[in-house]
Amino acid sequence: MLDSLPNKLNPSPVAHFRDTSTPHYHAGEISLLNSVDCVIFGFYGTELHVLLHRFPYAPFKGFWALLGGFVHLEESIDDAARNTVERLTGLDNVYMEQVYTFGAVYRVPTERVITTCYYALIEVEPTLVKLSNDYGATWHPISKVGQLDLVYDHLLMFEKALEQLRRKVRYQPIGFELLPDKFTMLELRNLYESILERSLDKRNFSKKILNMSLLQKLKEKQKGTSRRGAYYFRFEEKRYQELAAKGFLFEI
Amino acid sequence: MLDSLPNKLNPSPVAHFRDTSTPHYHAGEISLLNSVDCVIFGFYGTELHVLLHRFPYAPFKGFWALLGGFVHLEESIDDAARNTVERLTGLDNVYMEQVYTFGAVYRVPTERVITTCYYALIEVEPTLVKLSNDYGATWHPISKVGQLDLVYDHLLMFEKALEQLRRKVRYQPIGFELLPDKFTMLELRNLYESILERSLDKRNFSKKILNMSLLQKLKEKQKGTSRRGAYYFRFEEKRYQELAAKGFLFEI
DNA sequence: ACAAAAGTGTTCGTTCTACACCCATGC
DNA sequence: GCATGGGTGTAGAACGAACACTTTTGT
Repeated sequence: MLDSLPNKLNPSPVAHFRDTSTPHYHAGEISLLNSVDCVIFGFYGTELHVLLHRFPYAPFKGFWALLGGFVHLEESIDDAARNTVERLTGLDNVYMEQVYTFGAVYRVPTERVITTCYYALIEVEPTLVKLSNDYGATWHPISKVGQLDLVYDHLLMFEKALEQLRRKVRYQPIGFELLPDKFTMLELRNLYESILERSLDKRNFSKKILNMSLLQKLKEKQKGTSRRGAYYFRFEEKRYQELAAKGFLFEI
Repeated sequence: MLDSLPNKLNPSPVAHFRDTSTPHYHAGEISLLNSVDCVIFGFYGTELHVLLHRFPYAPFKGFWALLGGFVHLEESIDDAARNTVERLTGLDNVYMEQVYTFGAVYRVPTERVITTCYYALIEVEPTLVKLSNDYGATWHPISKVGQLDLVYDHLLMFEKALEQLRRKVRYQPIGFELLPDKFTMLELRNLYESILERSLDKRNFSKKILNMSLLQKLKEKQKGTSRRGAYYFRFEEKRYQELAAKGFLFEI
């Protein structure tokens, strides 16, 4: 999310004005519509899900679609993506990443639109109800998305986002963004199994994760799911930052 | 380069028209300028280089800049990038990849421009002269780019492109795009050393590469550089495709 | 006491790393 | 015949993959 960093590239608008009196090299160039679409990932049960809504406009009314919006003049594309997620989930401070920009001429038949795709990783529980009710947005397991009718090139976007997530989750500890603060080793493993689409050995997985010493084992056990109860763990972001600064590389 | 594939998302313009008579959901949205910038990589000597030119327009006249251009109405962003490279190097069929889209509001002070960055991998020799002469574009070793004054956020673009190349070169055989058809093991190793910014063991490297059986060892030896002369190798794209289809994964 | 999930170690094979000497050739 | 870069193998360490039994506890 480079756009959002408070640096010299993106200062407060107040400090700037557009000099429209001088002719510039970009004078006479054509302008196009720009939008963002967000692949919002959430994990529950044992599978990764994605949030879709029914597209409300003809001629694709009723098709499934990613959540998106147009980019406004005084809004960075990162902010446009962030606002889309916030508007539809009520969540801010969501982990987001830009995926790819789709710019084929006729990808949207009715207008030339260039769309930048982002993915977002959110923790599902607290927002699930609000979402479904307020906006008719629903969660779909990633394994089923291929069978849905998606608008435009949204299936491509979904695939590219998933591919990028799948790659990144292996060398950055971003999987934890999808889990609650406290989680069991089984939940964590299920998450990775769903994203990577392969089963992982229980013993090898927990050995590998615990060896990194990024997780704090809590005293508390999970109740209800089993007689014995599984210990909760917490991801220690601060610890990761320290280790990363010393050259530690996360890897699954 | 998804845009360029001849698929249903990007059919011939003739088959389409924009229906401007019906009001659409995107009516009333604001349009923005879109451009592409290309990080053109080339390898010679023992280092990876990048092609830059002197920006000719005030107020950044004389700063170094990536090669770029605006996106036109009937041109995909992939084509815009491809055309930029072709216009300035005379090369088509160049390996290109989209890197990232930069969309901060004031990144270009004089106008709101959204720019998608691509990188291109080209074989330097045959074009080197033409380029330098015709357009005042010059090659800079990647280790020196940080010391140059680049226009706008072009340094960021360069860094992100290099980062993406560095990652991708490890799991896809794209390094060969930067080399001539015939190359020695030393040249190949120098290439990887320059991209990955670390030295690689001569024996281990050639073992690893040759084990993949992607290279054909030619009878011909390099002349002039040493008494003995090093054997030339050729990358067998077809062989790679076959192996990849069977699940083979390239990895350095 | 038993059912159900949690937790835990070892062995083996593969891969990675480090390292040094002889070879072929042009001069 | 000698100087120069080219080419090659082995041993030890680290890592990844496969695999099964005991523990805990609610009913």
